[in-house]
Amino acid sequence: MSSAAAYLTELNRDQRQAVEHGVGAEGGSGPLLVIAGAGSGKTNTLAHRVAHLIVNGADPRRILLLTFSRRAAAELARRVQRISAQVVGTDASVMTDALTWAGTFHGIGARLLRESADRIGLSPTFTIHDREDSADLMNLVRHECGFSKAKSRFPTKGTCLAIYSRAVNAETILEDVLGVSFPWCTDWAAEMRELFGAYVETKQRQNVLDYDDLLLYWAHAVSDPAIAEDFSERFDHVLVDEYQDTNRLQASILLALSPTGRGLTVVGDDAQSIYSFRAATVRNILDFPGLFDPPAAIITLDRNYRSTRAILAAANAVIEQASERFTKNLWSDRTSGERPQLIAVRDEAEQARYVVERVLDNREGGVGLKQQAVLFRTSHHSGPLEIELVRRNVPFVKFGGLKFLDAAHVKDMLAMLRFVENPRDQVAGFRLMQILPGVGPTSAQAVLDRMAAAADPLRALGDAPPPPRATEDWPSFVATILELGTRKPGWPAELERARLWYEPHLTRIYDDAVVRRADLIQLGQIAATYPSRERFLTELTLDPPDASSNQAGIPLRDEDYLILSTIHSAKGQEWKSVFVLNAVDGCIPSDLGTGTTEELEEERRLLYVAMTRAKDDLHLIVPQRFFAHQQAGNGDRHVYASRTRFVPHSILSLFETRSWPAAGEHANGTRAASQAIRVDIGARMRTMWRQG
DNA sequence: GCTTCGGACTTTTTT
DNA sequence: AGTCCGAAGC
Repeated sequence: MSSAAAYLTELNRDQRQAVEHGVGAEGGSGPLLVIAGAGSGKTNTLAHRVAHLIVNGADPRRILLLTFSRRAAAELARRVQRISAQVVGTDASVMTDALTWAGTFHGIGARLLRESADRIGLSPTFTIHDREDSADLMNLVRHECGFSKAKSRFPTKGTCLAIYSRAVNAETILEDVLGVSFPWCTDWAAEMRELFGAYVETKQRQNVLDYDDLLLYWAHAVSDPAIAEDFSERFDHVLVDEYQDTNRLQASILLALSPTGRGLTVVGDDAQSIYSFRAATVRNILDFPGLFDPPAAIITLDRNYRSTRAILAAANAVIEQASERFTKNLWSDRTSGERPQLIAVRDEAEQARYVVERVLDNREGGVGLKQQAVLFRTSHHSGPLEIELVRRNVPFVKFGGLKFLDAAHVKDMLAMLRFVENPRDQVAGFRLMQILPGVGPTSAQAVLDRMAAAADPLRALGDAPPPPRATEDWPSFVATILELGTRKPGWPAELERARLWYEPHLTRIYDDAVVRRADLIQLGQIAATYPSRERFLTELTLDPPDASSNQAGIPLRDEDYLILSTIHSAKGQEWKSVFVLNAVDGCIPSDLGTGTTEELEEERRLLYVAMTRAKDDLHLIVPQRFFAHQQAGNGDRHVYASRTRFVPHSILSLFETRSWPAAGEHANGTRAASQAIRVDIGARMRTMWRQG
């Protein structure tokens, strides 16, 4: 291993231990837990471990790599290849291309289920419902059960789905879920049970799976010994990233894949657990060692390579106040650097101006836009900033929040493809048919019922009498579906064919058809990068393109643009300069997240995650007041906000606090200042007439 | 039976 | 601000 050792020397002692753990040991490697703090080279260490396994003879086709997002999986595979190349040269790509089992739990689950569909009573043509589709179906069932007309208000479809999802993912009985997480719904337990039973039956009849099913069916499949053996025999090594954000169902799957823990490695950081709303539980990572006998080895990476000491000190101080902590403080060798800035601004508009000014300053100073990011708790917090960025012509890309695929016209197109792929998918069919003028819920459902009753649903569609008020548009609709059903046009021509059918409806329905048409053309380009309709639909649902930008389309790769992201979507990333918006109580923590101490603790970790994204330069911005949203025009109703409780007075000295603009800076005659004044006077004049 | 309009209510983060 | 539900009108 003389030459192989070269890449190992780049690692510190702990990292190296994690990479080499059990490699080449007799009987394979025992279970390993790596507690990897923010910026501790976690991804790098994981990549080195995988490369090290491969270099030492592991078959890459038999390595299962579970990550949080597909982006993370791709990044990991890229790094593995780079490291392997140092040892075996260009052959490395041949080896690492075989690293095919890298993806999210949901993505891998979909693949395994499709491959073994007939053995577990699924049709291999199942389609996958995203969150919104699931909610639509839940709503349908909710109506069918008659709950929408209940005397007192029955929980909305979203709430119902959230309850269902939590019960499934946390492997908890309904009553406990209601009691702990949805106390205001406890009276509905019996109805919920009935609803969920009907929901499950409906999904099965329609040959659709929702996100939770991808895990649930997987977990149930491996509870059968024969299938469990088949699944676990496929893999010699299973490595899981971001383990702190997995839920109990995922832990069950893992344990079934490797009951003894042999070949199992999980990596995570309990201080960065921010997905408990998705039933992720920090217990997974804490209880992991004890699942095995002998227990899993634990290696802690607490050296931070990312941030300056000053940033780290502040972040550590924030997380240190957590009521319950299980790990380490991070430390760094990096130069001390400036203290993070805590900037008081007057309101959100000023906040936007501050960020834009500083971002542009930084760019002048040589820090490109792409090396800077603006982070926020909820998607809409960036609204005023986006307006300011557009006004000042600063290109940006936003991660998190509304997605490209959520746009109605894009959903329409996808519904068509999904309906062709799986004609029993009624959510798709229901949406699709109502695009036609003269078709509403009743006639759509009538056709769907006919299809459901038939052995060959597409044929039943062809034979169905046209809805009375849609006789004109019906034939071309049916013809298009049937044509696509033959698969004759091929992929991606099918999408083009669907788009041609949709075109007149697009023009009829939307005033801004021009913009939307561009989206659909972009969708066509995305489609061309997938080998088949099935892969396109599956992967798009499981890994939607998550960047959306105000500019038409996503900027080209080589363009420079600022990153806007929710804190959740910023997980695992880093930037030279980071701005955290709305560091005030009510935003961080969100006023919805202060109910229980657990929720509050998660909000604290959220701020910690945001702060630890920064390498050199960190700004927390504190707008002093927020304008109320529910008022017409430029009303002046506002509330005063105070600095986030996670930065109490006792740790304030770790920050540099100041106000912006500084007193006297108005004299510069900046546009910002004059605008602010005008707004203020206007507000005062209006209030004059409201007294008494 | 479909569409539209008005009123009531909501509540974030994502695979 | 946007969604959802019910009622009126076509």
